[in-house]
Amino acid sequence: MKHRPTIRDVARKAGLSLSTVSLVINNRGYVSPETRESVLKVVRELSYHPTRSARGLASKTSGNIGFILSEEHFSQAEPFYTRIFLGTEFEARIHNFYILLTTVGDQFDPDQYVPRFLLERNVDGIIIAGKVSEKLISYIDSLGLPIVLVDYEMKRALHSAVLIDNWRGGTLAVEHLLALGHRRIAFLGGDIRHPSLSERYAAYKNTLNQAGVHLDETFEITEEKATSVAGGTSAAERLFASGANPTAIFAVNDAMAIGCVRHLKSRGMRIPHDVAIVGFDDIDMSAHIEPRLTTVRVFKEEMGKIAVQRVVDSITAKTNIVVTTHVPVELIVRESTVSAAHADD
Amino acid sequence: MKHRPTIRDVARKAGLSLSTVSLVINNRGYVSPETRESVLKVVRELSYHPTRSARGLASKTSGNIGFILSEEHFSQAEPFYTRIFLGTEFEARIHNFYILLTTVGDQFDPDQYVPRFLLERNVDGIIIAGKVSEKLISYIDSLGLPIVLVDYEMKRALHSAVLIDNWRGGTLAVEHLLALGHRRIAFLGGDIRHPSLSERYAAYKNTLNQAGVHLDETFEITEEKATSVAGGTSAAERLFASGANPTAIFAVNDAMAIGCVRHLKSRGMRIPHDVAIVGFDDIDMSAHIEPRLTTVRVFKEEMGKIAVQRVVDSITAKTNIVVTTHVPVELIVRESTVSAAHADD
DNA sequence: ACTTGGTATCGAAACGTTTTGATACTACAC
DNA sequence: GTGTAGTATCAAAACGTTTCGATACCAAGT
Repeated sequence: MKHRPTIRDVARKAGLSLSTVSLVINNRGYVSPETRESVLKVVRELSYHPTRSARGLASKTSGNIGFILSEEHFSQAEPFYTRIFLGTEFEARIHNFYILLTTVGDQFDPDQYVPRFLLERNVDGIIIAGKVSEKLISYIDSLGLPIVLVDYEMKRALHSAVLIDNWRGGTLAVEHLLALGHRRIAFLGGDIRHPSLSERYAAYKNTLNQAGVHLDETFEITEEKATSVAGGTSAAERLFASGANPTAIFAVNDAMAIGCVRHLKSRGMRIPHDVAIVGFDDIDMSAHIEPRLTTVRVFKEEMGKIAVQRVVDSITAKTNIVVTTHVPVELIVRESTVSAAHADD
Repeated sequence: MKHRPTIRDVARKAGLSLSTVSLVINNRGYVSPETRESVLKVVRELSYHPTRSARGLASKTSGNIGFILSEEHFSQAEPFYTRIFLGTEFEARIHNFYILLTTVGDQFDPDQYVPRFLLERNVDGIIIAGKVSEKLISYIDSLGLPIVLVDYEMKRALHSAVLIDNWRGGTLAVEHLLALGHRRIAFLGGDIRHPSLSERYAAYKNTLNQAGVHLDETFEITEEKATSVAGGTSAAERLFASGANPTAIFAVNDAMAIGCVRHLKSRGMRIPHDVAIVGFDDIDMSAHIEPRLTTVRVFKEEMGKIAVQRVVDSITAKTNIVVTTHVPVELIVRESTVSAAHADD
């Protein structure tokens, strides 16, 4: 447990001042090439590395990025946000940052609970995934920390955001069903207050309208409490209980689509023969269920990556330019809309 | 952006010294109840919170735990280790630690690359998931940091470890197949150098032996390069290409089992009618494929949780007692061994 | 000759805590 | 009344960096 070298040791051995060594290490200010080289040489010889805490104290930076996720999304270990999170981990390492994860409840009260990394001044910027209290966002603003929103958007765009192209995704999904000849297309949705979900819903209605297809309200389930597998099952139940007889279903996300599939199978309905289904998100599971699910692929890791790039930009550049990125989506056609073995028919 | 209060402000307002305030905050040393109360009152009034960097510098602690994962496991976003990681995140928050994630390559050379959080003295303890270079482990030891291994074990148990009860899991799986009347039971395995996998293999052989079932070498695939879905497909191909005709297969993990299922289905074989399959791990996907996979459930989040508890113990207690925990497993019987609709037969 | 501005280096202060050692009081046993 | 052990508080040092301002040199522009 030998004493590890400090910047002081480096300075002494190089015959220079602390300040000069610091300048070299941080690649800042004026240093002659020869001096720089000799410092670096000593650094190598001693295998010196600056300590994060000391650096943090002096420079008021932490080298960390905070990732905030709503409690429900985290505890369910939601495959969707989990992927985004892993994407940030990946990209963060490239930029020499670490990600600190925390969760927050639905409503935020600064007198009650504040993420610890904010109190301890232990992050340089914040990534928020999904929907959280607006109070929380303005609280963080008041700390002067840069924020990047992922899969969430506020009325007035004051923050950089990384968004899914939900409109295009919804349109692609419904157009796909229309192209297959479907006209009685149902929508299975949940909490429409979440911007992503309401956009998908809007795209659904718009696409049908454009195609001149009559909109039937009994075909729309928009108030299911949870957009989960269980929610999908219960929404499907309600849909058919209402007497609707769609030939195709657009589910607001894959979790609901999978729940829906399960319900249809339990009723003995064949997919896609009796009812075709399209989901949204392309979570891992979707390619593995039977039938494999047609869906709109969202590049989740990519979203995390972009979010980190944005927040790092804001941290380093100090300039607060707001960038909204719409990450493109892709329709993945699988067996839940187009039968693999056409022999079925 | 008003100046946030420091411990100095608290001391001044409370009419006490820095040291006393520090003692109160850290709940240490002798402080009279009245003094403690008056300090806490001021802390509340100013809503003071100590800064992580300053605290870290003075106390040589970071409040972080390092999580090390091999590169391949991370980049594949392996659902197995990902779950363990999420388990640590969950538990870490309870103990007021943050998790810093990093990955390492297969071979470790301290002159080449060392995880940044080690160089920067930015972690108080380390959790290592899966198999990594032993050189890395001894390097970390030389830094005096406590280590907890998860799903990995070294010959001489010098570190606390959180392990799967692979022996019992493998035994349960094979006994299940025997109880169903199977005698020609194949094993699909990969890199047997990983302790977890070799234990499962050993349990397989032992259980068959105990049951007096002849071991047929052509029934054993133990050298598949990757224990992934693709590896499972290719292992299954090789198994049947060799002319083996098992009625049941025990795959070393769910990923391989799923790959195997895929291959069997492409050959037109019915599961479990023609061949029954058991996996290991119970990853999310397993309950959703067709047929739903019988498997040995591993409590992945739980393993992460325990790992954090162990490492926090070592960090706070300073005592280096080695604890090896075998997390129990559970056989989950699903359709890949027992037909749901018995009408099939 | 006198500014000006860029280059190079340094000393000292600052960052906000924890920790160490000293001091002083009280209570109790002898 | 002296010694001992526990209780309570404090002043100062230490932790390892970055940053600020000062100094000094040199070359070029007037």
